[in-house]
Amino acid sequence: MQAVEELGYQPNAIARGLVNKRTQTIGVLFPDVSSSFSSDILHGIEEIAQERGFSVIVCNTAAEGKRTLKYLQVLREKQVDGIVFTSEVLKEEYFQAIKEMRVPVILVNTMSQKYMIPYVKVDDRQAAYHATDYLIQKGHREIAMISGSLKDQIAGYPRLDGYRQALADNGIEYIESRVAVGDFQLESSRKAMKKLLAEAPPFTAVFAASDEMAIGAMNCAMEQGLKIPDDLSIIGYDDLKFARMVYPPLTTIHQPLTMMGRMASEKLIALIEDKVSQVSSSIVSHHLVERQTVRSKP
Amino acid sequence: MQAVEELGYQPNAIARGLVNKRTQTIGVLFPDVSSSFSSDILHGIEEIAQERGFSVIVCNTAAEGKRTLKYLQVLREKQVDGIVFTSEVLKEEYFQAIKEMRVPVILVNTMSQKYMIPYVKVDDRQAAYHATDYLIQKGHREIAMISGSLKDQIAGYPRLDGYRQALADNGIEYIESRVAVGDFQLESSRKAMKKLLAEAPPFTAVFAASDEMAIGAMNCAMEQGLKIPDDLSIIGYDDLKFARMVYPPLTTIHQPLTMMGRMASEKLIALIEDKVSQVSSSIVSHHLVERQTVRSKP
DNA sequence: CTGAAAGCGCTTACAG
DNA sequence: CTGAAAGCGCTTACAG
Repeated sequence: MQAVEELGYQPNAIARGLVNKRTQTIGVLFPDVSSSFSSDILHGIEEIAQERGFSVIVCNTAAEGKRTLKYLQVLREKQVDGIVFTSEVLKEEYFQAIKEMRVPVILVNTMSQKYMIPYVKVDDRQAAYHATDYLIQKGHREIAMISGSLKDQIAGYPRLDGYRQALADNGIEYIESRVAVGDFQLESSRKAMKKLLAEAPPFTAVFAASDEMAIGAMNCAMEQGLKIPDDLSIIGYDDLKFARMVYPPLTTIHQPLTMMGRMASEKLIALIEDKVSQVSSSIVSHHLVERQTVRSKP
Repeated sequence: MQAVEELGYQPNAIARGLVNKRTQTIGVLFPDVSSSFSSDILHGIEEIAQERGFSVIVCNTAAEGKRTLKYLQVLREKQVDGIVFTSEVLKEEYFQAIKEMRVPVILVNTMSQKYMIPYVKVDDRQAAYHATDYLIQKGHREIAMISGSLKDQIAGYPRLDGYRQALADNGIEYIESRVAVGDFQLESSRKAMKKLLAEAPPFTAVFAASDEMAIGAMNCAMEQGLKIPDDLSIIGYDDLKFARMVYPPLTTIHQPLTMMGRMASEKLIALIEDKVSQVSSSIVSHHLVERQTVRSKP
């Protein structure tokens, strides 16, 4: 200890990693690190990782996972101990690459029917049901929806399905022209909303499959002189930080993203440290946050 | 090559790192990774890093840099090749720790008078001047400000100073009671705005030192029945993604955060790769984005 | 219990 | 030009 002091010895984790075959590092893949969505998850992952003595390497795979495979290779060479894969479908080739690496993986906000990989997500269908049902309980019966792409098996189709189911269970007819499709982003929903306002049968409420789309719809409605929630009620999905910053504050489905990040990190590290040989998936519970964009219809 | 194929050889970057004394990894410190602010910078850093064959380890130092020193130690042990330090004052002890590591550092959104360390930031004083001057050019003369803490030498005091200078240069008296102090976050500015509305001499415009505070002020004003921009003009600072999502869309000072991240990454890697022995600081130019929260006063 | 040796998977300098 | 050896900084198994 005295020698350590005198010589200013500093441990070298790289050398240690080489012999232990453990780098105390995990890799996290995001389609878009800069989205509010991703950064909340990252926050949770990072928090637990650092508590447990792990570092996290972030990878931005960009649209359509263009760089996913390349990143997987980098993570392999860097000998990461585990991987968190978020918000993208796990393609066959990704799965193969990860399998060859022989390190544990956790999925966040996505899942795979085909491969048995533990995931952490909310039940999108149920959450969408919940949102729609809430509007119905508030007295709305003409409810439009702005959905994500129906080809999206995670956040697209299931949410539409939840909406449809809620209508059905309440004896309300599903009218296809009351559904417009966007891409979860702001601009797409302004267009979608414009279209709904012009072409769909009249409606008193809209459920948007993301907060960003809810806000786009809201802005579009306001520009056309509609008052929220007096003339039109809107509910979103995500509860990103800005949902309570807009005016009026957005009523929405809260996804506990930071907590989901934490859970994913916990599971992954348990697997890495061999505390367990298997880990279960978690369906975390969403909840509805009532703010000021939905009004009761008399 | 045939053998590589047959045996399924995979290179081990850890072993390589041990002998080369280069890990092709950089560490990035943020006070809050999950803020929209940080994640834009991270996006830029990551983009260039991956292009140049570097990985990035993210570190969330939490409020008041509680974990900064601990992280610096981790990065040292992991033998990162360089560090990007963002949005926090570089304390003496941080500087010493980094100096001992003998790796290059780049500062983003902060700087140090004391130590000669290259930084990338906008000129806060000038940008604040610009925002204030813009309001004046639009015919406003009674202009309030919601500032950050005056003890903040980066984003607090200099912005207030820019505001004050712009008033002075236009022959407008500076009235201290027209300045309220917040902490750059939403809630603080609602309070600040309430106070201004109740106690300050009447004003027709307000300059907020962050978008979040601008939006808090906007919401507060709207709740009190004021119309934006008809009754009150507001200009923000940052141009975060949600600035154009609120209604009406916020006029604000744009900081090119992603680009700043890219520049920091470029500079750091140039230093790491010994292309250069020194690198200059960059004052990047902000610009004013006109949206719909400021109106011309006749 | 202490201390020297072997080995993790590479790269580089050097001998042949 | 090719190929074996040394060494990066650790940890672990083993000899003393």
